[in-house]
Amino acid sequence: MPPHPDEWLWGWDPTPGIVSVWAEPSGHATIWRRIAGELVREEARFRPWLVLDRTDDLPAGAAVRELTGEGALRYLVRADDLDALTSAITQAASRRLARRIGHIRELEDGLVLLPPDEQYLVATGRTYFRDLAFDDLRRLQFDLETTGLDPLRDRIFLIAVRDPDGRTHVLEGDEASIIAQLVAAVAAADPDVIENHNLHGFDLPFLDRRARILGVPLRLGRTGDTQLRQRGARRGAASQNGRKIRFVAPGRELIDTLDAVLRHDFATRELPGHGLKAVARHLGIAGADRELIAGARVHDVYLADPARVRRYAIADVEEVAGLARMMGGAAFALAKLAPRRYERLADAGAATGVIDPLLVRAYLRSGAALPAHQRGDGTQHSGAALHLFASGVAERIVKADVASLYPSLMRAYRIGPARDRLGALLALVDRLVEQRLAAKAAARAAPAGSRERYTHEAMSAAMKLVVNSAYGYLGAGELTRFADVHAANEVTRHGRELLDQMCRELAARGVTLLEADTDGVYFAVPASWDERDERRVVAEVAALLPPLVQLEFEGRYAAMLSHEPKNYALLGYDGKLALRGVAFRSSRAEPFGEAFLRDAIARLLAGDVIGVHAAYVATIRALRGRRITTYDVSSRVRLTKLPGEYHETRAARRELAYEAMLAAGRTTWAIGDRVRVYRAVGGGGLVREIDDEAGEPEDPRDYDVDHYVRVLRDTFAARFASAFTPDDFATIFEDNQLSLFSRPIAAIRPILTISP
DNA sequence: TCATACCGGGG
DNA sequence: GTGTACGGTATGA
Repeated sequence: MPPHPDEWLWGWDPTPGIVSVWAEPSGHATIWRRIAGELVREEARFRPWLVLDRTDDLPAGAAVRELTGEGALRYLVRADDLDALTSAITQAASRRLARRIGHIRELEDGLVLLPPDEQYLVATGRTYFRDLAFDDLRRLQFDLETTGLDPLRDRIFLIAVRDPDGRTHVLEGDEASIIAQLVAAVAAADPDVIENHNLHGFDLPFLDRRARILGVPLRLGRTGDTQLRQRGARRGAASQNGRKIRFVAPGRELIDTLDAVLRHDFATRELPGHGLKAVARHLGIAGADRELIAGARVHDVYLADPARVRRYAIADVEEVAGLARMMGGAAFALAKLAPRRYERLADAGAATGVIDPLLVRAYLRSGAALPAHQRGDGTQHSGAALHLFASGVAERIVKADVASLYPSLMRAYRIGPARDRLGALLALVDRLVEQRLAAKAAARAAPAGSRERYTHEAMSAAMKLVVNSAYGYLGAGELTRFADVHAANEVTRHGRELLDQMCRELAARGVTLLEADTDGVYFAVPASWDERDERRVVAEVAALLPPLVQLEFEGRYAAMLSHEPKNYALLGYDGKLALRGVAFRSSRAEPFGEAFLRDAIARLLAGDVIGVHAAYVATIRALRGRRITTYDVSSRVRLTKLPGEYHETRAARRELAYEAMLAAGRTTWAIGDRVRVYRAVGGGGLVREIDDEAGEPEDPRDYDVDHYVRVLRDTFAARFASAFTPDDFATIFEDNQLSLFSRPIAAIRPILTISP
C-alpha cells in the first residue's frame, strides 16, 4: 500500500517539540525538545544510511535492502558507523575502477548521501517544531560593534545582547573579555535560536576569527565544542579554498534575518534595500528616536560618546528581534515539513533546499528506487512572454493576472518530471495548494494579532514558497535529482499560449491592451464602462481558461504611463502614484529628479499638462536659485577602487566619486563603501563627499547648476518622451520662453501610441 | 554598444 | 556536501 501523501509532506513521526537536532556519523543523535517551555535533551541511536546504484563495493555483511522500481539508485545500505562504511566503499571502488577514489563524493552520480542530521530526520519521519508556535522558541539576538570590517586588522569593542525574555545589555571591556562575556550570556540564556542581520556574513566569521586570534574558547553550542563547526553554503563567509561556508553551533539554530529579508523581497520587490535599518524603517519596526550612526563612524563616535553607540547597538538587536518574528515565520513553518534543520531551511533555496529533501524522503518512505542525477541534453530553457502593446498615457486601467501561474499549469496539464514515476512532485504540489487554502482560511478566522493567526499565515507563506518553486525545480538543470528541462519548457509554452489567449480574448471584448508580462496583463477600457463591466470582462475570459488556472481581477487604476516594457507609472483612483521599473526608480537617482518625476507624472496622469510644464520650470528655477539642497542633487555611488588603484588611473580618467572623496580630504576608504556625491562649480567639475546616514548633511549649495539642469532634461524629463508628440514634448520641456511656432500648452494632450 | 561577472550585507 | 529563484551595476571586448 502506498504511503499517504500527507506523509510525503509532513513526515510521519508525531514527536512534538523538537527545537534542534545534531547527529554524528557514528550513529549518535542528540535531540533537544521544548516541552511545556522546558528544554529536554535526548540521546538516541540511529543507523546511518546511504543509497547506491550497485552492491559490489559493499563490505561483507552490510545491510542492504533493494528498493522497487526503475531508478538507478536502488540499494539502501545501512551500517552502524557511516565513516567506516564510506571508507570501505571508497576502497572497494578504487580497486574496481583501478584509480584512487579519495572520497565517496567522487561517486556522485551513483549515490544519495545526506548529512547525518538529515539522515536521522528522513529515517525517523520526524521534523522540527511539531506542536510548537514561533513564540515558543527561546531566541537570543547579539550584534557586534567593531572598529572595521576586517577581522585581521579590526577588533570587537562592544557587543549588544537581547536575551529571550527581551532584556538587553551591552558587553564592554577588552576584546577577549567581551567574547567570554558573550559565551557566558549565551550559556546563561540557553537559547534555541541565535539571530542577527547578516549573522553568517559578518558577525559569526568576525567572532570566530577574533576568538582564534585571542585564544578564547567560543563555546556557543550545546555540545561543549569550544569552536564553531562549519558547513558549505551558497552565501556566507569565504573559506580558504574559495568556497563559501557557514558556521554551526550544534544544539542551536543560527538564523540570519538577511536570508528572510531576501526571500521576502524576492516575492514582493518592495523593499528599498536589504540593510537592517532600511528594512526596519520600511516595516515600521524602528522606533521614532532610533539612534543612527554611519557604519564607518561607529568606533569614533564610541570614543567620544559611548552612550550613543550603546543606544545604537541595543536598537539593532531589538530591531533584529522584531524583524526575525515578522519575517521568520515561513522558515519556521518549512521546518515542520521538510527533513532538514531549521537553520538550513532558513537559507536554502526552495528547489534544491526544500523540494529535493521532500522527494528523497517520499521515495524512501515508499521503498522506491531513486533516479540518478542526469546531465542535460543541451536543450535550452525557454522563458516567459513579454509584450508591450502600447506606450504613452491611457486612462481607466485594469490589471488582471493568473494566481501562481506555473504551478497551476503543472497541475492543470499534469506536467511533472519524467523520472518521477511516483508522481510525488505533483502530489506534493496538489497537497500544498489545498492545505495552503485551508491555512489561509484558518488565518482569516483567527483574531488579528493572535498566535493562531501568525501560525497559519506563516504556514501559508511557507507553502506558497514551495509551490512557487516547483517550476524552478524542474528547470534547475543538473542540480536537482528530478530536474526536467523539457517539462519546464512545456510549462512556459503553456504559459505563453495562455497569456496570448487572454490578450486575444480581452481585445475581442473591446479593451485596449497595454502591456502583458508572464502571467498578467494591463489594459484600458472604454469611457462608458464602470467597474462591473471591467469585472465582467475578466470573469468572461477567466471562464475560457483551463480549470485550476484562475484569472483574477487584480486592480483598477485611473491612468497609466506606459514607458517601456516593465517600466510604467500607475495612478490609483485614490490618488496614489506607483512607479515601476528602473526608468522610474533607481538608487542612483538624484532626489530632486525623483521628486520632479513623481510630481510631474502625477500631474500628467491627472490630465494636467500645464502642471507638468510648471513642475519642470519650477525645478529649473529652484536649481538656478539654489533653493534645492545639496543633498537633493547628490547621488549615491559605490566605491570599487582603492585609493592606490584610483591614483594609477586618475591621470587618464577622472571619476566623480573618487574626486569627491579626495576633495573632501578623505585619503582612505574601502571597496564597497557607499557615498553620496555631487558636482560642484569651479575646478572643472569638482565634487564633494556627503556622509549619508549620520546627522544633518552639510549643505554648501555650491553645485553646478547647468549640469543639474541638463540632468533634469536628459535623464528625468526624457521619461515623458512617449507621452507626447515630439513637438509637444519640446514645447513642454523648453528651458526658456516658448518658441514662436509652438502651440499653447493648454491645447496639448498626452498621446498613446499603439506598437506596430 | 553588447556580453558577462558579481553583488546584494556587515563596522 | 552547496547550488543555477532576480535585477542592478560595473567591467571589459
